[in-house]
Amino acid sequence: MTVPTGRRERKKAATRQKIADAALGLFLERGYDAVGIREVAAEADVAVTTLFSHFASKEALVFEQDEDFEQRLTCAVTGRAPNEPLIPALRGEVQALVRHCTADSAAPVWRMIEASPALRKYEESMRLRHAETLAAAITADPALSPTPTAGRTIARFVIDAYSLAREAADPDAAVDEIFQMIEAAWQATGPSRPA
Amino acid sequence: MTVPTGRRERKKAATRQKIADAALGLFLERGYDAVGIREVAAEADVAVTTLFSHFASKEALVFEQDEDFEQRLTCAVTGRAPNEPLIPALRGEVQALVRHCTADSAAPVWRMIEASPALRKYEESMRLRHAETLAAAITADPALSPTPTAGRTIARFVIDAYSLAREAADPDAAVDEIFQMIEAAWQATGPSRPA
DNA sequence: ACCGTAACACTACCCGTTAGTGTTTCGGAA
DNA sequence: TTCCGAAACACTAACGGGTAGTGTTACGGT
Repeated sequence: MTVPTGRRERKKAATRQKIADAALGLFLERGYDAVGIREVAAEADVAVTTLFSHFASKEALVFEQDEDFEQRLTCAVTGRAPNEPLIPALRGEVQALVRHCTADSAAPVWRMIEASPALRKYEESMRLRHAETLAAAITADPALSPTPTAGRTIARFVIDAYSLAREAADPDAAVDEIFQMIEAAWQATGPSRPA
Repeated sequence: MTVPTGRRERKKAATRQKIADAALGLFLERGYDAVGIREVAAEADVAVTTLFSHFASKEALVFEQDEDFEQRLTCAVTGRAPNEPLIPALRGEVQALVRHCTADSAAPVWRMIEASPALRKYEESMRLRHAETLAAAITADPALSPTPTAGRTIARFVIDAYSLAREAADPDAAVDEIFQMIEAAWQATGPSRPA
């Protein structure tokens, strides 16, 4: 039961990558909705069932590496220095994530996402999941001890900030503006909160 | 080209209602996912294509009358008295909507919705649509003139309030708590705003 | 009395996704 | 070294949501 680092793992990862690459290539070239699963499987030279053993759905082919997202936000909460205030920490993390998504290199992918209702829906549910995870992290922090409702609310607001800023004309300015509102909302939940 | 109030209209509405009734009956009886479109069509004694000419999707069969939602929220913004502040008006409307959804009579339907991923996803997109409509109404109000980002943000927060309060243990208290946070966020966008 | 149109039906199909059933290939224990 | 279990992979067949294309009725307005 040692760490499994054999050839099989590498082969599996390679297959997964091959599928993801084939999918992204076809999607960007001809549009997400115009490419069928069977085509992607054929391009990657695997069976359809194999494709679905690596990815839970067609949409998941596009959001391949967005597991980080959840972790980065919760780490911004749980991994901050003692007495470091919550909101600025989240602000920094959201700022970084927004910049990452609005970089020129990511533009074609996001254009594709916004062009497909199915992908938009999928991303919406992802956001909600992230909000719930974040809410759990905030509620569990003994240095904050908000009411459950307040914790969940702040988590939603933070995810909203990410979503809105990404679409804004000036993402950086939008992050600033929205986080001023979030800061005020947070202060309203407990006036004697550490700044 | 007078107002069309003929027999055809009545027949169409009757067919639509018959489909919706058959669908809700089957869904509540056996579960949303366990009932196929073809069964609903058979129960309503119409063809599948007819069903889809009345409803855009299977999910739309459940959210039949939620066109009001959008209108009620925007009316709470556009139809308020001169100098009446924005946030309390929205608070009242959200309060009413939450009470409507958490009423005992609506419980089985909402239990069904929360039991089906497909329905939850659908409702999420509906909420986003509502947020965008509400944002447009807020941004267009000359008495408020917020920045576009602030308007969109407040709209999201209000929809979040509805969503979170509906799921909270004490919905009324949750509405109060969240709207205090929203009020603070709104004040932060323009300190000299009329209370 | 007639024409245009909208509701409705039917067939056949596409697409995402899954179940069921093997077959290969590798890691680790005997 | 040998063999076993597990996991990756393949293939067929199907299911359920949804649509295109092609009529056919039935009604409202002229």
